[in-house]
Amino acid sequence: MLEKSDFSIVKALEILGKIGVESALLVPTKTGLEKSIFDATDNLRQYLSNLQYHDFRQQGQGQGCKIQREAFLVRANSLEKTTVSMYRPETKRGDPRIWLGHSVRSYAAAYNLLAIVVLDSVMYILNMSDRAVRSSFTNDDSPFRKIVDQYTSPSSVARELLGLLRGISQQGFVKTLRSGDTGVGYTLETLLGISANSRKAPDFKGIEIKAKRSRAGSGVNRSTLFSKAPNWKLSPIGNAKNLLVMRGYDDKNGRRSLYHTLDAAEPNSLGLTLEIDPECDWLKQVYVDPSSGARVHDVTWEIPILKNDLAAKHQETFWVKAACRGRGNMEAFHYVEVQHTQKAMTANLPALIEAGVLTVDYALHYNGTRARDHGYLFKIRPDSLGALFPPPRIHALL
DNA sequence: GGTACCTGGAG
DNA sequence: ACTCCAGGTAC
Repeated sequence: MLEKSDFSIVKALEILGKIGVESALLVPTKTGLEKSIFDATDNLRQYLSNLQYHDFRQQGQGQGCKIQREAFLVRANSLEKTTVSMYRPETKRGDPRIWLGHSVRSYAAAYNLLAIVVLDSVMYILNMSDRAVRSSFTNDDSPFRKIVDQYTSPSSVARELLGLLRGISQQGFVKTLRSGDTGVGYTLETLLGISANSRKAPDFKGIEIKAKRSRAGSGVNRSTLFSKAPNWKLSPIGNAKNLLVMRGYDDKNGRRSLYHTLDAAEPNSLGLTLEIDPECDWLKQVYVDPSSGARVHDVTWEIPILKNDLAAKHQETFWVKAACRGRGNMEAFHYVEVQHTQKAMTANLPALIEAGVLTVDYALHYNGTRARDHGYLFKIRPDSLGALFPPPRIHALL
């Protein structure tokens, strides 16, 4: 259906992306528009169910099960009330339908591109083919932008944290409180009064903090989003020790190790790669035998659980950049800038794994008699944050 | 006391 | 860009 759109899909997504809004797209046909009734496409159904707005799978067939809700048609200078209803007819196998209200007929023409946007459990219908509507998105005072901005603007907690960070930044370079890689994060959290912990929850009153050294010229390392052990019960290889024995290597000190990045694009030098299983909604690590090409399923993560953990940890995140100098326990940091992101777009997670943008690091070694791990690290390159988060706000700390 | 998370890297 | 890696804690 979307191919009949009279406005570019990509442009529409870009325009909405700039104001940090996700959507589902709909292109009404002439007959659809006459009745204001549309098939709820897979895309729309998933969007509504991910946002817990409506789940057609839980809905029975017939008028008795119909759900009606107030919604808004977005015009350049106003929001026009309408009523939407979601239902499944008795006939045609109950294919999910959405009715956008009579007034949509005076709002859009056939083959216009409609974006359905849900914010705070309220649906907004945007005619992306309407130039006046599109240009209103760049106007801070337009009714729709006011709602979006309210939804994405810095919370009072964010302003509080920003204030504390500015205070720390004014101290200039501060000596690290712990030598080594993790010093930059540990030092910042200690200055903020957060003690080292292994809690999954975000660091500062719901805001996750990630600190990173900013180095000119050196390669940019991926940032860890979160860590999640596989579901070993669903993993043919059974446990971490077997994984280490079967797929690991002896490092230069003779220690059994498995430190490696996995992606879905192609197997790494150990033959390990990622694969999405859409049937089960699993992320699988498979081993590709270099001689036979056979694919062996080793390890399983359940994608709904990954999405859930990602959402829980990255409601709101401060990515803090630090200038750095010195080495070891004489290293010092100057925290200079924050990139501030809002809710991770968790629906993108499987696609980004398949695209090779999201990767997993194994970080295990054998420690005497047991497998010791630094986590199963889900990472993203900092320059790909835009694929997972709405556009960040940049805050200078100086 | 092992597992599963946290905090992050270099060549 | 890929291979390979680090010091910590809660339960």
